[in-house]
Amino acid sequence: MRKGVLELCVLRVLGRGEAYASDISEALRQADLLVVEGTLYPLLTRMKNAGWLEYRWEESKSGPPRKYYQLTETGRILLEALNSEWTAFIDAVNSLKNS
Amino acid sequence: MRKGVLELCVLRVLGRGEAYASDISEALRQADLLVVEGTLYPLLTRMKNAGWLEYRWEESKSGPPRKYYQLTETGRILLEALNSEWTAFIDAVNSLKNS
DNA sequence: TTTTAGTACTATGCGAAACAAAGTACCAAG
DNA sequence: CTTGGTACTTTGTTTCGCATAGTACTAAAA
Repeated sequence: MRKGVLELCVLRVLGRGEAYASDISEALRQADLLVVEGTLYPLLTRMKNAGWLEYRWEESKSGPPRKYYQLTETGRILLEALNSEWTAFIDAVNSLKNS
Repeated sequence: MRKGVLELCVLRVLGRGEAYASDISEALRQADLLVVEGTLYPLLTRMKNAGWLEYRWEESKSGPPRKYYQLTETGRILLEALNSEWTAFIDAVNSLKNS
């Protein structure tokens, strides 16, 4: 229903600043939103291909290099748009609750 | 994400009383939730097969007979459960909004 | 130095949900 | 008896979320 609330979640996390996959996963986990690797990585790739995100490589002292993602200008605009859609969607669903 | 908010919407509509597909569609439309035939009919069938809904046939003066759906006891229990899940889900997504 | 463990990203395939589109069937009005 | 409106059915496509397996890099243990 109303495709991809996950997209909004990722955009919100990246709205705080750049992060790599594990950072994002951890942020979602702390919000009680469990997202597994098989979901998150393809999503990030889709969002990057759509032009909402971009990334830079950064070497890590404890493993392979990481892709640090950040919002593009398009991504920031989309975030605002999805914030509005999300609010409207909540209102719509909640309007069905009573009576 | 969190499969099927639409299910919750249909359960909420039927929580008001029995209705057939066009009634449900109209109720959702009035809540600004557009749902097309190709989505609603299969959904109602799935929910009936899952034991959440049941229906009775009723003749119509202006067309073919209608399937009037109503919640089963299982459906009522599910409605309460999904209401809770929905609230928790909103809280989770909204907790990502600031900072 | 070779193996093992941990981390990060990639690739492939599946099932289900939402939707589109076409089809079947019933009824009433012209 | 044809036309148009209503109600439900069927089939197929796309995409999302997920599972699974695989590649690749680093650091520490044997």
